[in-house]
Amino acid sequence: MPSQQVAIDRVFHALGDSTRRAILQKLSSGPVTVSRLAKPLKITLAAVVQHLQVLEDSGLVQTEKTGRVRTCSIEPRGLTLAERWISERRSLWERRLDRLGQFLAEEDKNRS
Amino acid sequence: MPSQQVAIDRVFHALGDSTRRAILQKLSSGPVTVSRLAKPLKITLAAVVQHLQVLEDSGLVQTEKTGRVRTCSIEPRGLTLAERWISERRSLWERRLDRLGQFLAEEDKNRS
DNA sequence: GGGATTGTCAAGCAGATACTTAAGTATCGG
DNA sequence: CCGATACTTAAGTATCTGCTTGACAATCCC
Repeated sequence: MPSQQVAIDRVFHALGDSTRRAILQKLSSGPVTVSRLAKPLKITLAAVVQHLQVLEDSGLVQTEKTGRVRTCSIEPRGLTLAERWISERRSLWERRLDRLGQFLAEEDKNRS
Repeated sequence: MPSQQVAIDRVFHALGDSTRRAILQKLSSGPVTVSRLAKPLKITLAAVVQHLQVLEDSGLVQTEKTGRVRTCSIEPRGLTLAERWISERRSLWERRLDRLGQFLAEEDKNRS
């Protein structure tokens, strides 16, 4: 069981590549096979498979093979992890700004 | 003016490194100078400055130099960009699942 | 069976990336 | 003015990444 930290690391690393984000983009409107995924991209099928490996390891994509065809779909778990990390940092930051704003308002009131 | 695509690319690339995320983590509880930022990290100050350059170029961090001290703080613009990208893909995906669920429910009803 | 389709695996390589070291600049405090 | 502080910049390097090629399954369908 990978620690939360490692999982976050994997997810953001995976999202760091634009080709992988393009794959997620495509998958967000429904499951697609590997070869159909590769069609619009200007890279080899082998390269696409390597990206898919990264995406799967990071919990962003789930794949299932039936017969000789592998079908890929989005796994929301990974996206949720990333989304939560961002929103946590953001809310921390915003809460701080709130406190600062309150403090300044207090100051202002006391000055009158 | 960088296209939205380039901006997204920069943000996710910046978030892809764990040291840079650690910097954001630290900054989320308030502005910090460069050298204080470098203290807990096990890398050179020069390396930290390089990371800060990336973070600033991607709109995740804002810095200001007064005297010889550079103070860094979070710039929410970058985080918002990333957050929105993720939530857009997620909502696309979830809407699709909703339609699928509705379809299956219809099927089930008609089968009786 | 046999040819076509769909994917997998393993090297290998060019360029990107994170880091270090070393030398330099600017500012502060006494 | 001078030493200490706080960066800044440039160059070099070792490792990582994304990609290709080429050989190899496994499955489908005629």
